[in-house]
Amino acid sequence: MLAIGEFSRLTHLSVRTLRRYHEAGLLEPAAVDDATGYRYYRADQIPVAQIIHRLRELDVPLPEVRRILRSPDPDARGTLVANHLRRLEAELDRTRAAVASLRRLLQPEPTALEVELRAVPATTVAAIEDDVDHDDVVAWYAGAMAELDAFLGEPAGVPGGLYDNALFEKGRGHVLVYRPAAEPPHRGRVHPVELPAVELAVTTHAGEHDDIDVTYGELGAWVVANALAVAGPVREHYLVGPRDTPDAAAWRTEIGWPVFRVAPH
Amino acid sequence: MLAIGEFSRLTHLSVRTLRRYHEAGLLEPAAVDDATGYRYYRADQIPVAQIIHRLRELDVPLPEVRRILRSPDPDARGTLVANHLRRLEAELDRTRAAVASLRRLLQPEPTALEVELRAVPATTVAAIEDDVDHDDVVAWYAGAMAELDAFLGEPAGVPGGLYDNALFEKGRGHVLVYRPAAEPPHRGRVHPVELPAVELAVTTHAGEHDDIDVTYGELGAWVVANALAVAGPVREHYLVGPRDTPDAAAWRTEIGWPVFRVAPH
DNA sequence: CGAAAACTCTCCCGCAGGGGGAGGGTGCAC
DNA sequence: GTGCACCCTCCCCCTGCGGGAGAGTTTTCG
Repeated sequence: MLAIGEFSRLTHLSVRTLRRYHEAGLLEPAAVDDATGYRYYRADQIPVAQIIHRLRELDVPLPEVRRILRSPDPDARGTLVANHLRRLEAELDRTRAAVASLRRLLQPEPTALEVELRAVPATTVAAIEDDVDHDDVVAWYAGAMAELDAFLGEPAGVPGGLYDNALFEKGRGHVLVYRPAAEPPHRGRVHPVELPAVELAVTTHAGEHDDIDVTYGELGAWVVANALAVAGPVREHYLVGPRDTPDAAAWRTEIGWPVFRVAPH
Repeated sequence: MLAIGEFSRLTHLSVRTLRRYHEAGLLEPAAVDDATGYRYYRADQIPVAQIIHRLRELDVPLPEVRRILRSPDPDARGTLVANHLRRLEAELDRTRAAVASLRRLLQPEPTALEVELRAVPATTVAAIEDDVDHDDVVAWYAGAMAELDAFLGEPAGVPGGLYDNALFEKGRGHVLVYRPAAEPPHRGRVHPVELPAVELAVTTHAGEHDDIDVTYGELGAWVVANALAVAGPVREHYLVGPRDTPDAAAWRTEIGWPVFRVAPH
């Protein structure tokens, strides 16, 4: 039986951290002296400690680590770990996007932003909508658009989306994707929705969506500079996207921010 | 002038976060109403807010963000950002290593560990030593070994290292790298050191060092199972390494843990 | 054998960078 | 002028870890 210090030396985990893992139910010492509270470990707990160490290095939260350790089936473990690795990859994508945005922000192109003020009448469309977490939007969009396409057949007309501001400010919000349709069906999640008439400040974002937030910011600045204020969810129109061409440089996304004129006061 | 909520909508930063950034001196509102405390922003502060947002997505600490924003020269900015990107890459390496270790931990090979108990006499060597942070060890090692090689010429004899336990337990500790030398010189950081005689439990780790901690753990378990206890800094001998062959699979590292026999009590 | 050194215990506070919510004052539109 | 959305400050909570105090235990060594 090993005292905590010795065990710490063998696992490269600090004594403090071992105590925390005990408290969290991740790594129970093989024995605890009732009288003194001293923790004692067995040598065969070393690999367990190392698994925890490695998982923590991958930023797996402690409750998730517990779940992984408690699942005795190696396959189930593998699945949980693989899930987390997928999360890591998603994070890597976010990092890539942040780097792309930064490049554009730190070396701004002096080309003026082209913005069009466009009155859009109320329209009826085939839509799928839901409350979604910000991190899940991309996956949700893919699924929803696939379902829309399945029920509407032959892609025709420009697909679009409405994104509630809460999605960005609070991390969760209402999202709606749509395709124009003369007589929208009502099957599965697909149903007809009447988009209200709005006045949109519209600009076009070119290329991947990595740095689309920068375009959002420029549009926002334009809106304010023109004595307008934003109202309601943003609209995006996917003029050219991955469904049209694999060449990301050719993609075109319209961003439309509903606006109204601010009283000059 | 924009109230904080409007600015929040335009930048996709939460109101709370904007207030924190004000408090931290990252993003001062263009005006603050003395009477009410209301914060007001200008539209041209949107890009600044976005830069902060992106940098935070890259886990740049707030003080570092402040430093980047305060450096008006685009080049200086670029350098600071590039530094952080290098840190991100180092983290990626750590992640890769953790994944490799996990693979081995979760699907353990049943091959028995070969351990040799070896009495090592006191030896005089040419060494470089220092107190080093755990994260800097690899870089420090490269520099130290290069300096050793420069003064000793023709590589001969197996290089090695001593790593204090505190390095792993507290994140910082004493590290010593050495090469055998008949008459060690005393130049630059290089100086003669007499390594004390010890009894080592020795095993050999094959391949990259990604999962070397797993071998450490197995060796530790063996030591305990054989009624021994560890004492003093670990020794590593680089039998075959990157200096010998680029083929990582052929690398061989001896791990030697100083041990002494535990009284049967 | 006894004292000093090394170890271990619990408990409280700190950090980053946020979120949740209470309690109360403002701005604006109808 | 009244209601409602907005804004303010302040406090506590979260995660995962470190520092340190103060007290009790074990080990070691003379």
